[in-house]
Amino acid sequence: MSQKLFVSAQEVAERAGVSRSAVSRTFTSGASVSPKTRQKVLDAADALGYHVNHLARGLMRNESGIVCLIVSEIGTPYRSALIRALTQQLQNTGKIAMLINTDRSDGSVDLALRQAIRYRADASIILSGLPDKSITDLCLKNGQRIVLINRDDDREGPLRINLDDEDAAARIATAFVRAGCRRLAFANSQAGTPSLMARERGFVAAARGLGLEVVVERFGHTGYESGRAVAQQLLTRKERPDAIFCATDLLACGLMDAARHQFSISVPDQLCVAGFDDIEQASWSSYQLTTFAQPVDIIARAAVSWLSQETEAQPENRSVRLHADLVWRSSIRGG
Amino acid sequence: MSQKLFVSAQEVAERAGVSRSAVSRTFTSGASVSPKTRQKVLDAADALGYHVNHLARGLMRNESGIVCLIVSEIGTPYRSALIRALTQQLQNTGKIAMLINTDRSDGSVDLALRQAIRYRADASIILSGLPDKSITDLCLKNGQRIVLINRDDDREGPLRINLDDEDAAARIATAFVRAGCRRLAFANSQAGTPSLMARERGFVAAARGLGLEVVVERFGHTGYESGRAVAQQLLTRKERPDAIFCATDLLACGLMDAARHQFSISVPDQLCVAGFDDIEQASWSSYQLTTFAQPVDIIARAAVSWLSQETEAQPENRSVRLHADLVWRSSIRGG
DNA sequence: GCAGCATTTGCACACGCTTGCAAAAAGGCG
DNA sequence: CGCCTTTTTGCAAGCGTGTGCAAATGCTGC
Repeated sequence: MSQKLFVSAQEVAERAGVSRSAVSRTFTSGASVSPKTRQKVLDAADALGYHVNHLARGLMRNESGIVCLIVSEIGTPYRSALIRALTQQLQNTGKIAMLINTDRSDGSVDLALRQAIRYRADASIILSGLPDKSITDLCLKNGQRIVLINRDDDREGPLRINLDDEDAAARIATAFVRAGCRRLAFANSQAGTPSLMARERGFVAAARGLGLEVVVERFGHTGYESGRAVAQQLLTRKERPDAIFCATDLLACGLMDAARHQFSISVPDQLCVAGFDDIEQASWSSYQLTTFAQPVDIIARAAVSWLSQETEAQPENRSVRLHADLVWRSSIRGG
Repeated sequence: MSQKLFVSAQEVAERAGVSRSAVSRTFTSGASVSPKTRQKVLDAADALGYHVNHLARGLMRNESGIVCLIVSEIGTPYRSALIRALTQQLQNTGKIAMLINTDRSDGSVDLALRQAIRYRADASIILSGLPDKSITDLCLKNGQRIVLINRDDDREGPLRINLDDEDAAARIATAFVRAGCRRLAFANSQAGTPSLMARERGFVAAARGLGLEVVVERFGHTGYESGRAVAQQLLTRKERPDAIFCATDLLACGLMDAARHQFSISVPDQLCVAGFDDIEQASWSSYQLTTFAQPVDIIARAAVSWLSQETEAQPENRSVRLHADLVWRSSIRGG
């Protein structure tokens, strides 16, 4: 019934009394078209409600304008903040984001990348998991770019954006020690993501350098509930930690809540806590969490600006390492 | 350099020794293809890394498989939860989500819908703002479906999914009264979204029915900071409220934090608080917020299943009203 | 083996667009 | 006004698919 198709360039051309190429050129930046035909076309297009068919355009130009965001746990504060920044940046440069949800199952990311190929996405930005090499090679071979955010990996081709996780972890270790803490602990999830492991590694190493041994506890996924569970493990030890660095703000929130409400431990008087990500909740007055800020806007800008670069530019500069600023609040004594 | 195009059906056909239509039919469900040619095609496709070009397919079939999610403030807990549910559901039915960020500026949603038209999206799901009628008409005329979530509107055509906001507000009013509260207040934002206003209306009306007048305060956007600001207004009144219904969980969190940490008011002993949305943070032990659950999964299912329905089915059933369950926690006395 | 039928296959056109190429128009200049 | 240069315009080919149609193939039952 309403299957009367969208209005095409042909119809616009007829109404404007010009050729179909003229209307095409009107909507192609940098094409040669005289001001008055251009105006005629624009008028006709407006009257008819014409919009360039980007499917067809993508087919011809071999460039769809689509960028795939591949991400799991979309609902999580840090992830959604990053998605917001990325979609924003993409829109600013005339591109558009496709969002693909992955789960923890193996091959989930591969499936997502296949979808990206089907829609001939210009690029894929991967925030979760790590695809099989055969798939990324396929993407790259076909001119599709790949950006890996916070998934350290040494393969060539993709742009890799990472933070100085290890260094940040070292900084927080010294901050703990300076606050008078001696029994350090690290709360992690079992996810085993490269960046999470880097934080763990860096923290343990730095503590050891300061002459301290770190108790490491890992549990479940990177969420509030896991934070509570880890608190259960850490705060019932004979030698109770007096400082805990959590791999994630969500873990930290769960851990703080458990410490305060379940174990009646005062933060920061009896226990210092730090997190990572600087999610919005970290600044809420119930937490006032000292944490490291993920520079989401800078990350997004780096990713998107690389996508708009010419293919030939800087083939080497494929790895970006950004600095995570320490945001000092009151979950650590002193300061 | 890597501009060697993607592999096409033509190449697969040649390698498999069949016609191009055969490979097309192999990837078209319900097409007539003998098992053995099918297998030959699949083998060749796999070897070559062939993937159907969905741009071209969309062009032919006049059905892209793309669904646009148009949403502002993506990073917000409730929004991102809904996005998660929607993308999930869409993927389950073989569709894919495009995500478009809108801001508060007028015409932002219109621009997004134009983008949806350009990519010939099969449908648009609008979570924020309300587009101009001329645009939605254009979409509808071209067979693009529209779903409006929580933006009550009486125009015909789109599927409208709403909650029983007014009724929920009435229920919480009686809950407050039953808990012994008498000085009721409503904390809202200045956004003026239909559903927010419905909650306000319902609360005020129900309270009046119970013989109580409600103090209404509105501030800024629907976020944590606004909650703090509203607390400032409400908790410094001579007649301090003993129960506050917040239009949003984020408002409630901000308000509770301000009440406890800034005004040293105990919740729920001296002040009962309720929210709306049941975001994850509402269940955190620092808040334990009594609130109404947005049934995001049901909303998503309703939206997506309607999209997969035949055009002709139930032309009338274009409005879905869902029930918001009251999630009872400990920010209200008793229970 | 052959007529009759169902199934499979290939051809060719269509989808809406971009773009190289050559023709046409416009503009500059003496 | 005529010649030359620059800009504009239309034509037509092609991008990678789906699909109606007719020819070809396979199968069944005599």
